[in-house]
Amino acid sequence: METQVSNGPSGTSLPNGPVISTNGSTDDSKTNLIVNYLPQNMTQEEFKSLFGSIGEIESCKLVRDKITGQSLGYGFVNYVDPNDADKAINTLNGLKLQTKTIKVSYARPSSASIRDANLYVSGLPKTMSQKDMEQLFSQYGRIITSRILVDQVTAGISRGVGFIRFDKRNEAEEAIKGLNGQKPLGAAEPITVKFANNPSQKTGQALLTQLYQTAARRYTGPLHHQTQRFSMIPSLGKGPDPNNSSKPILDNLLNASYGIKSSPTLFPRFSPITIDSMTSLAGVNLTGPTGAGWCIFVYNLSPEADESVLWQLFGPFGAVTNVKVIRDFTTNKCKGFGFVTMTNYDEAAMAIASLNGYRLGDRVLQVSFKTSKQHKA
DNA sequence: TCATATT
Repeated sequence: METQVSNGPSGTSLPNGPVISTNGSTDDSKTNLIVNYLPQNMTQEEFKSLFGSIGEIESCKLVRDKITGQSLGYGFVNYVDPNDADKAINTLNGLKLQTKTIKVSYARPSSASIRDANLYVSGLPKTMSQKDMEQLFSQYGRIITSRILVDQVTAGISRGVGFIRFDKRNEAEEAIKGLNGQKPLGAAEPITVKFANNPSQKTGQALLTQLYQTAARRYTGPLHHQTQRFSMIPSLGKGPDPNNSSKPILDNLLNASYGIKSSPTLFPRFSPITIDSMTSLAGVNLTGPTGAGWCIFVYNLSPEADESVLWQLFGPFGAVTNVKVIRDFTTNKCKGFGFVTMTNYDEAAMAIASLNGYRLGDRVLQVSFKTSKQHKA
């Protein structure tokens, strides 16, 4: 990272404290993370809960549109300890939350020169891959991220348009000068390269559409998402990543934590009967939504289990507001169970139906709504 | 003619 440069060569490291540079600014290059591709409906509290499960947070912020208040889908987390920042990248990068796969990486030092460095490219040959496009643009500077949009129905055919984000705005400017109107070698048509629209300057129509979709998700539940949601399950930890970059999730975690690979074949298949029986069963002694949501009891976790495991397991099913692993006070090992709070009933029911009986490492999980112990007279 | 990456 070039972060040392901006803070000068003579930063001073204080014992157990932040690195203070000679100009008085703190060097947070080892503690400050940027988190991208967050679900639209994730709140600041959920964001903090997720990243707070790793270690003590100095500060964190979910970035929202100044006008509409809508989440812009990214945020920042600054840890107290650089080791926790590293741990957050290793355990949470690539985490699947609802339809997204989040990305966790070190934040570059904030500066005007890295803003508005995002390009929109159209007229690309349909055969051009993301790698091809990066190769074409990389001569103009360091590429932070790139994407080629693909057709939804024909699953994966390039639409011939994409995005390239450079590290610096001037690099993007040079790329426009050098590539706009040019034919990539062998291409029949020239490409168009221009600055991409800013997320804030969305049309009123697009905003309304987005608001409607958000509301529809919240109130009608995930019924028409079932296929999509369930198709994710066997791919927990593998399968193509719709968002880019990131690596396998659950299998990675399992390999790292337990040295065991989960068996997708043991995963219970979707069955309306399972859902119905589970739901009616749950209805008998259900406590109902306690406070912020529906509390789920997860049993047969390993002694090594931590909060990130619960995020991994439940995140893909919907809005998770909180997770907790119950530990022995003296050994700090998991006592074999934990709790997950989910906002929406049907998403919680879906998670339970799917994860009850799921083999995590060498254990079979028992997952259910938390029952009331008080009224068992 | 566009998914979201700099507080």
